[in-house]
Amino acid sequence: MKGVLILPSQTNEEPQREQELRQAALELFARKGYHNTKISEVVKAAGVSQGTFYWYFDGKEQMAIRLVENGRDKLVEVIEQGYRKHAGSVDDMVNSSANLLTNLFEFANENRNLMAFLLIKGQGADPKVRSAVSEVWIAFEEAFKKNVLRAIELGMLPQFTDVSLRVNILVSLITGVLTKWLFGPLHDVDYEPVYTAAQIAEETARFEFRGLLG
Amino acid sequence: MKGVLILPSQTNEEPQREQELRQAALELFARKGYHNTKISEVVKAAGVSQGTFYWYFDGKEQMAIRLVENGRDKLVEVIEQGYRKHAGSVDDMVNSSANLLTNLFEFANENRNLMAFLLIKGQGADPKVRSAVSEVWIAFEEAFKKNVLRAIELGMLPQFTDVSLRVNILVSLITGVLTKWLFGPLHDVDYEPVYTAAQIAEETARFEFRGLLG
Amino acid sequence: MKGVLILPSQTNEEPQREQELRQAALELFARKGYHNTKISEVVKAAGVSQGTFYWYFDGKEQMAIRLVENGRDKLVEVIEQGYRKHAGSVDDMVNSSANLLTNLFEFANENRNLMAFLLIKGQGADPKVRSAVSEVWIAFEEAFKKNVLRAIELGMLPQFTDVSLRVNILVSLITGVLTKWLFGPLHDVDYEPVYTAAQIAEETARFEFRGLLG
Amino acid sequence: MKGVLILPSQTNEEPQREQELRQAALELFARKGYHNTKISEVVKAAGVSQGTFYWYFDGKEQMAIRLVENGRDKLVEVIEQGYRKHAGSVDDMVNSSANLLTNLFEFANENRNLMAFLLIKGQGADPKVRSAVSEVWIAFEEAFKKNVLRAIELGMLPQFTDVSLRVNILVSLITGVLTKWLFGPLHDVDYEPVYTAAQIAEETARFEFRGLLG
DNA sequence: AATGAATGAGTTTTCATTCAT
DNA sequence: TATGAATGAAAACTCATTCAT
Repeated sequence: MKGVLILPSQTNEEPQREQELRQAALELFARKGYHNTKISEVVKAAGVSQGTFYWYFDGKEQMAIRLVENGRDKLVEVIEQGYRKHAGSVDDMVNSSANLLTNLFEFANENRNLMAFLLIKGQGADPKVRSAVSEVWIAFEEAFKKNVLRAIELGMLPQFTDVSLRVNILVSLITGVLTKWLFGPLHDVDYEPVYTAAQIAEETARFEFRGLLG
Repeated sequence: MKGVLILPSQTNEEPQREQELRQAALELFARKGYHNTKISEVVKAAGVSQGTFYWYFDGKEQMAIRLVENGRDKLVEVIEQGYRKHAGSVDDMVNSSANLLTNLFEFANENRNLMAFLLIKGQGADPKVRSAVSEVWIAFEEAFKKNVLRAIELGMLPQFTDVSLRVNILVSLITGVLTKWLFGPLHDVDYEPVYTAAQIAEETARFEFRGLLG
Repeated sequence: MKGVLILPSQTNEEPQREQELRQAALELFARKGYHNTKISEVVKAAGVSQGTFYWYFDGKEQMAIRLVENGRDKLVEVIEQGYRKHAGSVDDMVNSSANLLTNLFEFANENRNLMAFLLIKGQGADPKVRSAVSEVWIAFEEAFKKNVLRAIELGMLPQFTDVSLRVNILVSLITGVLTKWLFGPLHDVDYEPVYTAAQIAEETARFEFRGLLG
Repeated sequence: MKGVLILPSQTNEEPQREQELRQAALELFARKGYHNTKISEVVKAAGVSQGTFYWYFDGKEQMAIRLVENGRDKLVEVIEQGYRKHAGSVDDMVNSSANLLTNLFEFANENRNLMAFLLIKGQGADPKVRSAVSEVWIAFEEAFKKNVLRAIELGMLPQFTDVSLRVNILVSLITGVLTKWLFGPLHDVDYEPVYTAAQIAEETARFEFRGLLG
């Protein structure tokens, strides 16, 4: 993961202008959606001229794709840290799932614009961008599947007939909860989560393993 | 300006043309999203002229809102049929939840275009349309909450500290599963569900009450 | 001049529908101008259907022209009543000019919509309509010229080197005063004249013959 | 978005393109009226692309208003130069009025398109533009009123009971004469005045002070 | 690297007019 | 005569992209 702090000596190779443009675009995409965001607005927010945008990016679409792909890598990294080394009790499992989710939810809350675009607004974009967004969630699900298969391998979860379906449901649950927690019922980027990441993660993990009755 | 009088001999209340336009628009919105759907495409698909669209609708935005509001009413109706009259066992509860979900999933599959717009593409539209879509899911959650409160009242579910949160998680689960089941990982309108509505409903209901471990 | 009162027995040959359409159109043209008035508004105001308009008129333009030509005839008639039979003193002349102007101003105030279109809004219409309006004022000036020539013939006015120029100036004065008196500085159709027709006529007539110093 | 900085070496403050567009628009508005002038015609006449228009102006209406306000300032400036310093004889007064009118008429003839829009065609435009035009004539009348009050103050004109009414009549006379002199009876932009500015000004001034009998 | 004026294809919307009934 | 749904040719305006400087 690239550093976010800019050193005074400007050693990191990514030009500052590009960063500013990325950030401005992500915020606007998150708030207003892809089509309702004009390049003219992005460059104004970044404080550069129209032409400069086209020096750093091939165009609006390509930029959005780069934004998405960058987000995917950071997201997958978070989940892969939940990969189990050893077996443990059921409570261990619930706890470690809660930990993973806490990390995920905290990351998400620290990258609200990215998540808003990936979870909500990205589907309003053009086909290529939509594909890139879909691939994020496929990679996300894949990362979760690895974790679940590992838990089965370690005898911590029963041998499901259809692991994919279970993972599918699991990921649906997580993205669903995540979306509502982050953005509320109205999908508002400025919504402030009412629970802490740890709280919602614990509740979700409990539901994950034990359902409404547990 | 549109005539409101219905001739007695006319059984279907809605003019043919308007229906065709609605259907064409919904299909295109579902497939390509709001902004990538041009009015010119809608009218071509419906086989009418550009001006005819504006005879039946005030504009693109207003039409989308009407589409969404119409969908909301139909959707809520499905859920409200799951309201419990009497208490029962846990298996009863799982079964009846599975029944409700089966109805919901079947309805969704019979209205794929509507669901694609409500679940996925609607967020890419303009503010007013997005609001209307958000309201659909608020109404949806409200309807579910009524059912859950009723189950608690009948002693079938424990007295949760935070009912709203539980319902929230529940609805997240359901919409998440529904989206993936209907449109697959790539959010493809032409995706064909691999499980029947009853199968996915049963699996979801089990997860709902018992989680991964159940 | 055709009667304005509709007899109960409907003896006048002009269909009522046509009258209603004319009146509605004139009011809208006067208020909003030619291009800002839609046929759909005219027919709604007249309480008939869109198609009916085209039974009575060939189109929007032709209708406007008919409106204008009808107005011209009525207007010229008023001025021609000021034609002198006998000579008289200067005061006679001022008085009889004031009388003529009083008649004109009263007529104008009773036909505010017509005058608004002729004096103000007509110039915003299409070429043919504009021509028709211009012709009204040519006819108007012609009628005045006849009166002035007659006054010269009777020795009541000096033998101008350039009668046309004098009449020109005279008519400019009259239409200018008329416009401001009827519609105020903002050209508002709903403006209420602050002076009576007789007052403004007398003042104008005095200015006409004696100028600011008189 | 438009640059505000003027390079030191650039003497004329207004970008060339904007000037060309203004001029083209004014000519077309004057000839064909507001609604019959299409933006596509304006840009073609100015030799730029459609988009360029919207770089310099917010839209058709806003441009028309800017045109009108610019014209108002220039017009008022002409009249204010007629403000009297000292008293004088009646002949002085007639002469200096003739001088003022000569200036006005010359200015008008050098800005025929502007005057055609202000005097004739502007009333066919949209409400906001019409308001702007009306305000021009209010400012115009105000400027004249100042001059008349000054003449009364200097004892050169009698103490009228109703100065506003007199000024009103005076301005009606002047705009009326001006319109006919510039554009003839048919309101033709290509009409060539038959009298010189000085001739018509003198004639008007005489009429102004002495009327038809003078 | 950076600017910002210029482009023009594409979009929604309007509205006078037509025509089957 | 009368209706009102249907038409389609424009019109204003947008905005991603280009390019001379």
